[in-house]
Parts: sequence; C-alpha cells; structure tokens
Amino acid sequence: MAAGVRPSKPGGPGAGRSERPKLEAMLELSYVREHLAEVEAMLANRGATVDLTRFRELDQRRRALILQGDQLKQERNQASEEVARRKRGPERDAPETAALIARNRALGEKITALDAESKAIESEFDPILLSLPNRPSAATPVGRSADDNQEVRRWGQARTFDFTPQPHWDLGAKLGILDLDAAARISGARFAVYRGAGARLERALANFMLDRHTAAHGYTEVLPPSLVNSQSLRGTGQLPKFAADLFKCEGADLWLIPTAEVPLTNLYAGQVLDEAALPVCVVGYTPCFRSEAGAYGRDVRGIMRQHQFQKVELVKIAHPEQSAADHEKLTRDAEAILQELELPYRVMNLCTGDLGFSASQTYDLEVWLPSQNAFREISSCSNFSDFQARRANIRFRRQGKNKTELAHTINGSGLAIGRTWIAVVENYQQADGGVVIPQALRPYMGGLERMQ
RNA sequence: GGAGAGGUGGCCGAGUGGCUUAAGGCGGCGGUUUGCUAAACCGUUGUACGGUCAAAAGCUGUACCGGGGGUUCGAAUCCCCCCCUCUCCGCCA
Repeated sequence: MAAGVRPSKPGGPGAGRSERPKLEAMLELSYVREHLAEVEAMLANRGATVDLTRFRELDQRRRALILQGDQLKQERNQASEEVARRKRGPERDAPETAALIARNRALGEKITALDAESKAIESEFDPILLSLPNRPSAATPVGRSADDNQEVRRWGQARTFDFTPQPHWDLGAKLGILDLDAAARISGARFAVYRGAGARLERALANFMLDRHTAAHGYTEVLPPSLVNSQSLRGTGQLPKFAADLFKCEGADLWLIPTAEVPLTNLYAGQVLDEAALPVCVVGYTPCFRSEAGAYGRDVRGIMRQHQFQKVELVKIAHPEQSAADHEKLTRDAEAILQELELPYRVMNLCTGDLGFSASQTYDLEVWLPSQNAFREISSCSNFSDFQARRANIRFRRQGKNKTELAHTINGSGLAIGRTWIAVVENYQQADGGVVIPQALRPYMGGLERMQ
C-alpha cells in the first residue's frame, strides 16, 4: 500500500461506504453526537429549530444496523474465502461446498434486506445532519437579528449636502448611464443596462479592484466558469438547502453561480495542499446570478438587488491556526478599496442570529448611501472554519506529517461592483446632477473627471 | 453531435471472476551505515463509517479501483446507464 492520501474522485468528494456515499455534512457527526446539548444551544442562538431528539434515535438505530450488517458481511467474506479454497482443491464438488454456497446465498438476502433498512433510516437522518449550520466562532456576538450586530469600526465622514441628494436611479437615468426600462424589456425586472460612462464605470471599478488585490494584496487572479455543477454548490453549502435562490440550466447539471466563491473555493476541492502553500489567495471577477426568491418588496428600485450583478471576490484557503488572522487581513483588503475610493463605511461583526448558514464569523462592510441616509452592505467577509472544507474535501498536510487535516476557507467581496457603482454615483453627485469621478478611478476612465 | 481509446492509491503502473491482503516502481516518513547540500540498505505508508475503551493510543470489522445500478456464493475484473480525459471527424466565437 502506498503512502499518502487518496483524493476524492471526480464525481464525489470522499467516496465512503459503497451503499452510503459520504455525507457532506457541515458538522462532524461524532461532534454532534458527543455535544448534543452544545449543538442545541448553538442552534437556538442562531434562531434555528432542529429536532435533535429524532437525530439521537436515528443515530442509534443507524449504528445498530451498521454493526449488524458489518457482522453479516464478515461472515459472508469468510464463507466466500472458504468456497474459493475448496474450489481449488479436491473438495470442489463435495456436497458441503454446495451447502456452503446455499448458506451464503441466504446470508446475501439478509444483507440486502438490512441495507434497504439502513437506506430508509439514512433518508431521514442525512437531511437532519445536512440542515445543521456551522458553529459560530467565539468572536461572533450572540444576538437575535441584524439589530444586534456589533459595529467594529467606522471610516470616513459622511458628506454633508447643501442640496437633497438624489437616488442613483434618478441620477443614472438623467445622465444616460443607467437604463432600467431597456433592461426590463429585454430581460425583466431586476436587471440593468449600463451605457456610455456608466458601462465604463462598471469596467473601471472591476479593473481597479483586480489591480489592487493582485499587485498590492498578493492575490492570484483567476477567471473561472460562471456555470458550475451541483457538486460544487454542495461543496460551498448553497445546495441542497438554498436551491430556490439559484438559477438552474434546463436539461443539464449546470447552475449559474451566485458568487465566484463557488468556483474559486472548489478549485481546491479534493486537493491536499502543502502546509507551506497556505494561505492560498485568489481573486476573481465574475457575474453573479441570484433568483432572490423571498426578497419581496425590498430594494425594488434601482440596482441594489439584481438577478445579475458583477462582483470581485476574494477567496483564501487558510491554515486552521491562521484563519482568524487571515480573515482579518482579507477584510482589510476589501476595506482598502473603499478607502481608496474615499467612500465612508463601517464594519459590522454579525451576531449569531444574522450569521449565514456556513459561516463561523462574518464582517459586513456597509457603505454610506446619501439618498437612503443609511449604511448598506457592500461586502461580506466570512470565515467558514472547516465547514466548507469538510464538504468540499479541502485538506492540507503539515510539514513532516502523513496525516492530512481539513483546511479553513475564507471569502469576501472585494467588492460588489453594482453596489460600489451606486456608492460612487450617490456620494460623488453634484447639485447639477453631475458625478465627479473619484481620483483613484480616473486612470481607468480614460482620465475622465466628471460625468455630466 | 459522431467514431475509437481510456479512467487503478500522493504520482507512475501491473492486474480479464476466488492462490489480490491491489504486484512493482517513484515519492513521503522512520531507522542503519557511510560522511558533507548526497548515496545505499532496512522498515513503514490512505480515507470513511462502526465495534472495543472513561478517553486516547492500540486492537478489530466493514466499505472504497471515475459515479450509479445489475449478475454471482464471491466483482478492480462480466453486463447496463451516466460523468470525465485523449485521438480523429463535424460544428463554432
């Protein structure tokens, strides 16, 4: 037997028992079993309700079935070996050999029945385990809703206007840089058409961000596919629970990515990385597609909430002992963009009640929007600890060790282009409806200083 | 889309129904010897889920040869479906 680790095969992270492919759980089964009370408390903090009594029953039943099945299989394996031995010798046609085969056949039927029972148990058991969200880190404050999020720091000063600031959709329409009517005709609601300097602004923002993250912050630029298979979406946690938020291609196992996090993180699915290679830092610019089911009447005007938007995404595969520091650094990398654009913002540490399903800690960056007189999310930077890594089977090997360990994954928007577009247009608007181009963007706008 | 060839462990690669406990090599780790960025020799080597144990270690069982299903007392090996890779053809930015 050779050394090292077998990577998972294409087609499934970690092939487990043949009759039971490895469950892509977020939390380790043995952890849940041994810390039931802790897990229940964690779920309560998150405001989730999961029936762990049923979990315990099913777990016990499941283990009993595995034990029984494994014992029968052992018997069958031993008997088959005996048959093989006899077939090679003079006992090949003895009546005992035939009897042995007959007995083994009966054993096989029992095993088939047991396996069917196991499958039935697992069809109820697996969804419970899959529905468990990640454990919030100690740095995550306990709270019920977004109102309990903690402000960590604030940067910049909200500009004072000597006129009433207009919303971006009015500014955009008057400047001829944003055409939502045209978007509605060719696609429908929640799509945008950018024109002229507006389209160029979108492109300038993307190029500016990519240049900063690659040259100044040390990320490697990656241009991934915008369509991915369902396995990748399970790896990062969007499936199976959040299928309703996604667009799926008809007649193929392909989905439009809701964020570059999916392809960028899955670049390393099934891989074993060298400890020295950590953290792996990649940045990608992609369109993002969200069906936004359940968004109801929120942000119906303008381009705040779209079915398609563009985003520059930062992803790190990190060492478990460094992931908290790497998360901080990634957040600062995203903040640097806002600072260079001179856009006021604040950093929020999300509480347990507002934390995403897969995250253990999240900082939201909220940019100031004058027309709303409020801070609005423009980036979400999360540490997923080993949650995604377990599902996507992303591992690393410590120097001089044979054993592999789960890595940690981190990602954050650096930044969402559409919302940055809004922030620039609204914060830099003038009394006459023109928009001044921020200094940092001018080289990317062909020297343009003002949209008029 | 069509035809053909393939997919075996960290990597390469043998293996056409039971004497395979997946040969052999490379790599990794540990050691011995020699001495100077090295070589030779010996040993060792993955994952998941169970059992045992207070726990860990250890011991032990089952499963895993691209994925799923089937045939069989018994499948890496035979059959069916699917995915991916390569070569050629077709189409195409």
